[in-house]
Amino acid sequence: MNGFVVKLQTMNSTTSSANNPLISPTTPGAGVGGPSVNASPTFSPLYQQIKALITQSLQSGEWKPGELIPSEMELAARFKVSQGTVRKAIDELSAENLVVRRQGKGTFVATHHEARAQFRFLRLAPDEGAPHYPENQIVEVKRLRAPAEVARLLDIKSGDSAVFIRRVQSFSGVPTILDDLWLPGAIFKGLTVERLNEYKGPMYGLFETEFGTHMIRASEQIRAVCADEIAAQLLHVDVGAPLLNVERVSFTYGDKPVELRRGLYLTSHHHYRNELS
Amino acid sequence: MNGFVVKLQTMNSTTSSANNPLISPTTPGAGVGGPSVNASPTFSPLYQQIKALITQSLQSGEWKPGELIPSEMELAARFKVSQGTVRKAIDELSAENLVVRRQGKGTFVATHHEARAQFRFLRLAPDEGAPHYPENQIVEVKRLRAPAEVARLLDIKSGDSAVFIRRVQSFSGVPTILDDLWLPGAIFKGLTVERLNEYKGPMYGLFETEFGTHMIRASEQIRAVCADEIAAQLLHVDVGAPLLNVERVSFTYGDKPVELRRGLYLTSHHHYRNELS
DNA sequence: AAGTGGTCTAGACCACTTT
DNA sequence: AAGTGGTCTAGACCACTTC
Repeated sequence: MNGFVVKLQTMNSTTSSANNPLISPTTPGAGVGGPSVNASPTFSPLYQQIKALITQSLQSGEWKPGELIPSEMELAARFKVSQGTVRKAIDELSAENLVVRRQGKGTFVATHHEARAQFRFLRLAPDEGAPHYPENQIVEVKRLRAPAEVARLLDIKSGDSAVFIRRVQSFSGVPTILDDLWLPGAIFKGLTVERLNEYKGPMYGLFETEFGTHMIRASEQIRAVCADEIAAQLLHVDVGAPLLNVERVSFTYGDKPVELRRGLYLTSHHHYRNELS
Repeated sequence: MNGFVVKLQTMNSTTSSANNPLISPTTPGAGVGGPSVNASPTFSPLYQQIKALITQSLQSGEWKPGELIPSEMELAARFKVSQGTVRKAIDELSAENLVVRRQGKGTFVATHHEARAQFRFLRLAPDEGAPHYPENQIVEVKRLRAPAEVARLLDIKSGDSAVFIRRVQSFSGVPTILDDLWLPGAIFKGLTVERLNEYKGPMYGLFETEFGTHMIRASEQIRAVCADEIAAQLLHVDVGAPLLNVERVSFTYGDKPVELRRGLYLTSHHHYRNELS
């Protein structure tokens, strides 16, 4: 009943007829994004404000991954803007892979439980034949205090609880990827070797379903390194063999970093694919 | 004077009033893309057809890199569609980096002679400090008959003329990138060591200006390898040192492959950056 | 003041899916 | 038949650039 009202800044509010767009009181969004005066400092177009509001609903869990969000007409009514403005907001969210449109059915929250999303974060492909998903084998899971560097990148305090995971992924039984992961312990409570091993499919699917954390983007740095003893043993190669070293920081809604990953890829029969465009 | 007329297929042509969109006879485009009957096989929306026509004008050189293309209103008149339809076509071309919009000024053909495009095809960044452009040193330029594999990837005939270039790029005087390039000889006539060495700035800028070939996208495959004698000597590392092996095929308008490149990157103090989204 | 791209609206119809 | 997203149009106004 604390029906706060947030006034959206608009371009033609001074002239058009029935234009005083308000957010309906049911909207959870508290901060639309700044001062929000109609003048022009910190001006942002209406559809960007709508986009921010939709993103907030995604972040708050009002609509969960895989679920249908309200139709464009409903959202237009809710936000008191035209359907075209909502459409443009959703256009961008769709381009950023936060939602998926399906003609005739509606717009769905993106999920990592879909064929189309499987290879967005797995860029290693076989030199011959079609890409396919590797088998997972968890080597170990530990709870530790976050080292300074890990804490810095995960935006938590040094010494805070953290989860460390080591796993090996194999293609057709051949060990090819050795991953070391760091996760914030506060979010990933109750993550065990058993749970990870019994889960089939991409780990980000499990993170999303079990821990309410949906990864929306990641930033990677790639180098060539030599295999150390540990990598050599787990990937069945000689010490000193060349490996691709892929360091990743993954982000969830609100560009919050929630995963740190160091992957060592054996690239004798696979390659990291990348499209420059 | 062979003024052919190409009929665009449209969605509401059966009902709307003044709707029989035609391409003006001056349009160079011969094949809009298939049978083009209004029924529904091979249906494509109007804005996609407009986009294809604009792309053809880019490809034909009617508008060259860096130049201003006609305004949305002019294009709408030329193609006999609404401004909104032209806008949607240009929206996609802009998203694909074929053109660049500048509010108040117009829409320009994308060029590699711009700060904003400099790092689109150069993904190696220093571990510390801001990205910057390396110095070029051409090691050799040769004209050869294309080997079978090169010919296959460049979509030319085995034995056709080809240009081979080897160069070393350095950051602050430190050799870091060894590139071997293959180009179709038919396109890159008159390319010499001198011309390449005297040209300052990205090679794709020179290709665009001197050979009318603008790169629009590229596909890369990345592996970790060990330095051989040649690489070791040119990059000042030991034989066997781990290097990033980046194989690239670059495409110009019409997705025509026009460059093959094998880069060896020294990643001791640099990394290949990649955003997953 | 005029021209450009950018935003916003409103209405019509199409293609697709479900009931 | 009804509802969804997708396309197309038309008109108004805003922000920016140039004259």
